Amino acid sequence: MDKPGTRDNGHMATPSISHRLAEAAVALFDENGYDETTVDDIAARAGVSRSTFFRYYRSKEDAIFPDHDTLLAQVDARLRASTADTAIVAVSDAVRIVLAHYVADAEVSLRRYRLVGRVPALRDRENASVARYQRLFREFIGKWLAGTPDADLRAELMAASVVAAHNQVLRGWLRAGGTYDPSGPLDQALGYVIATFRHLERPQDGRDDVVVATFSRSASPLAVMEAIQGHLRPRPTGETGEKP
Amino acid sequence: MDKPGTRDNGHMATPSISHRLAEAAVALFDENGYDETTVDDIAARAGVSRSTFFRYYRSKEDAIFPDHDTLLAQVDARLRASTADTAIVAVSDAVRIVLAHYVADAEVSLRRYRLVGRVPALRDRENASVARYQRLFREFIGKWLAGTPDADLRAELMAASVVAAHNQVLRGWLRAGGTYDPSGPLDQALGYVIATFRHLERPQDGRDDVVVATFSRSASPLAVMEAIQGHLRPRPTGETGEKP
DNA sequence: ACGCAAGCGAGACTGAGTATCGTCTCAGTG
DNA sequence: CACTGAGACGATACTCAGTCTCGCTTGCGT
Repeated sequence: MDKPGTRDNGHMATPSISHRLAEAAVALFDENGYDETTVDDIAARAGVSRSTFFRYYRSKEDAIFPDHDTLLAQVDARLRASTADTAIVAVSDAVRIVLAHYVADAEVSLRRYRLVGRVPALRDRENASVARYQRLFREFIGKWLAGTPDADLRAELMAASVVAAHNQVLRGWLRAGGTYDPSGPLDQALGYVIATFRHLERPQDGRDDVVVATFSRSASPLAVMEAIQGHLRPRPTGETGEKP
Repeated sequence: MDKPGTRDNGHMATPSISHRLAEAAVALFDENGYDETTVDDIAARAGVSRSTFFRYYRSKEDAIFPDHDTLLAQVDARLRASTADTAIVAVSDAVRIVLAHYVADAEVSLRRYRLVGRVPALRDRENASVARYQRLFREFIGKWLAGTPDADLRAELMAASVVAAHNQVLRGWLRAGGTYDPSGPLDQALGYVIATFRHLERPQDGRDDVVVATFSRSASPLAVMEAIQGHLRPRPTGETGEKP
């Protein structure tokens, strides 16, 4: 079931075959273009046979989107490992997992980004992946909201928004060449999404306000808490109007 | 540039070749499955040669998603034919155009829905189409919001939400066997979306302020959530109720 | 030393998609 | 009527992705 190359021995002196194949694929795609590169070419440059290529990757496109199933499984696991109380946290964490994965391999992510931008077939492939993530989120949120009014519609909207927020942050980061840490913007974007839907949750409650918080990673927890408390109105009378 | 079969002579006594091909394709897909049906089979049943099939459809999948480019062009046209004042109307109209197109051909839509549900390759294809619609909406909304704060992020979120709303309504209608008029539910769903984002449009006019904060990853999610919940409504009745 | 299983190469095969060429039909023209 | 040129179709060959089978080697345990 599991392809042998899925597990990577990145520390070996002799790079693993899957590594060599991926390297060869990306290099050839860069040099000659995607359509112009055949699987034979990739295998030849990696020094293996065509058969071996298909032992490690299900398809030619798979050579560019390896660890995708792994990532999807991680997201799924993170979502499952949560109760109703922590649903929002689970979703946020899951999204962070995905973004962190891109950031961890900025080099590869950037090359892939440029490549995907030029090849429609790969764009479609990526969209298909995004849809799978969205489906995961939709099902999770759907279960979470089960029983509430408009559960299906809201689950769909929230899932789409969460994924869209991630994509927006990711694209921005990629366009900038992966030169900064996108976790701040991601938290901000997720806060935006959460705030958006929280307005719908209790639209009539009136004056009870909502605090959605996002912190920079460098901030110490204590400073964070102080900041929050500073922005909260200790007296309902006082209009502190924050708007960070 | 334009494939001959794109324009349909649906009124002819002898059905057009593109019609015969599409009929043959769907019939064979239903009978023998998608992967098991070759283009030769389709062409043979339609009484034409394999060459002719590819003259009318770019690929095997195209035989199931014909008028897709047309629909995309209609959406694009509707969006372009609008000023900033009527942006919301334009978006709503564009979505309605898409849904109406499915409803107009309920028979075909239902068969395709069942087929797509069983064939992953077709699902991916459909997701790719959805992404193209979403891109259209995103670009339109992006221009519309240009200059406002967080324009890109909001455009992305709105586009995703609009498309998600459409898909949710469409899927519900398809699952029900296309037995009712979905324009009501669609309007409702779109209203939901519009209401959602309207809350964000003017965050400052109401006195209910929003504070966005970010958390360090090192902080345990549970602790963070508890902290936030502890800081929320220090005054009111108690009522911690999550689970909206 | 003897299996024995896993990893790999070789090669055949199916089928999608492309390109080229030949044929036929039909419209317009003299 | 004969000629001509364009468009639609069929036939064929070709490339390449993806699948499958078989046979070889290597290494590991007994």
